[in-house]
Amino acid sequence: MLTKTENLRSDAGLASALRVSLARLNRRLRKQGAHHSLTPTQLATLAAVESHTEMTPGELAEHEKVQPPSMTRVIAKLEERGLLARKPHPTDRRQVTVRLTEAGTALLKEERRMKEAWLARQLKELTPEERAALRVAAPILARLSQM
Amino acid sequence: MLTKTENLRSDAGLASALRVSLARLNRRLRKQGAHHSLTPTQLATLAAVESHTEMTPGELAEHEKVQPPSMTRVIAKLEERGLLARKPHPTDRRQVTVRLTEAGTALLKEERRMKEAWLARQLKELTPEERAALRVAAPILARLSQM
DNA sequence: TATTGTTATACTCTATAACTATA
DNA sequence: TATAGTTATAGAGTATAACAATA
Repeated sequence: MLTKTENLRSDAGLASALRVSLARLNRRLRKQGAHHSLTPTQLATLAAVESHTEMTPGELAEHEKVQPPSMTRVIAKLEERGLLARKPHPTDRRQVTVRLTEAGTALLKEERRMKEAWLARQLKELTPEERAALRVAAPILARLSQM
Repeated sequence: MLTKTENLRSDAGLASALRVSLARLNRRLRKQGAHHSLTPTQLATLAAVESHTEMTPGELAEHEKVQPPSMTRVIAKLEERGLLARKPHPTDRRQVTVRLTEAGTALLKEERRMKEAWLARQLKELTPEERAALRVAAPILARLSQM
């Protein structure tokens, strides 16, 4: 590694160093997912439905920053593959609600398992001191990601 | 943050915590770029040309994991926007070389500036101790991203 | 009349196959 | 004959506009 360590003293330098590493790590993590041939939007949609338990197509379009017609097609594809199911809305017959199927839940679980297994393998290559430093940093990165 | 801190003791727990934060941070960072309306491939292509100074379309296609015809179109688009320039290869007249223009260099610089400025603003919200922990972690994340 | 979701249609991005120029 | 790049064409994904059903 030839990063300019002295720059880390400034916030700008720290931001710069973090940005590069975050981008690179993420690029590599994204390649470690299971080979289910889902697009990023499809995967993100499944994850959104999972975390909200039940959502309408309109809510999903808003959440994923796509237009409603696009979400209609994403949902159709995911339903076709048995990863989520549509049900009539309990009170408003114009609306529809969407939930994960067991297969959808399992796919998300497997996706995460693969990525975390890869990352855990990489962590094994570090020294115990380095891992300790990351254990300290992890909750801070978590906070940073939610600000 | 309600992450299960106790799990951080295991490598799997650390991997899990890092994966979530990395994905979230990256998603937010990607939105902070300049509004130049370039696709991810176009942006990555510019960055690749920058870091190699000069590349052929074939090398770029290989590097960005796209097929040569796709790279032809990416290059055409970028050239049309004045971000890179094609020149005949010095020895092999079948080949072409591609270099960044000043506008291309400037665009990449601005793109990074925006993202790093956003990240630096977030870092300012942390305590000095938290920033210190990230300064320790940054070179380790850099190493991790390159393994 | 307003809102939710869908269908119809067009545009962008990338792929495969076929073609041109050069080695 | 092989290779680098391009052009022709098709497939996937998302957008806007128009439409149907319900509130």
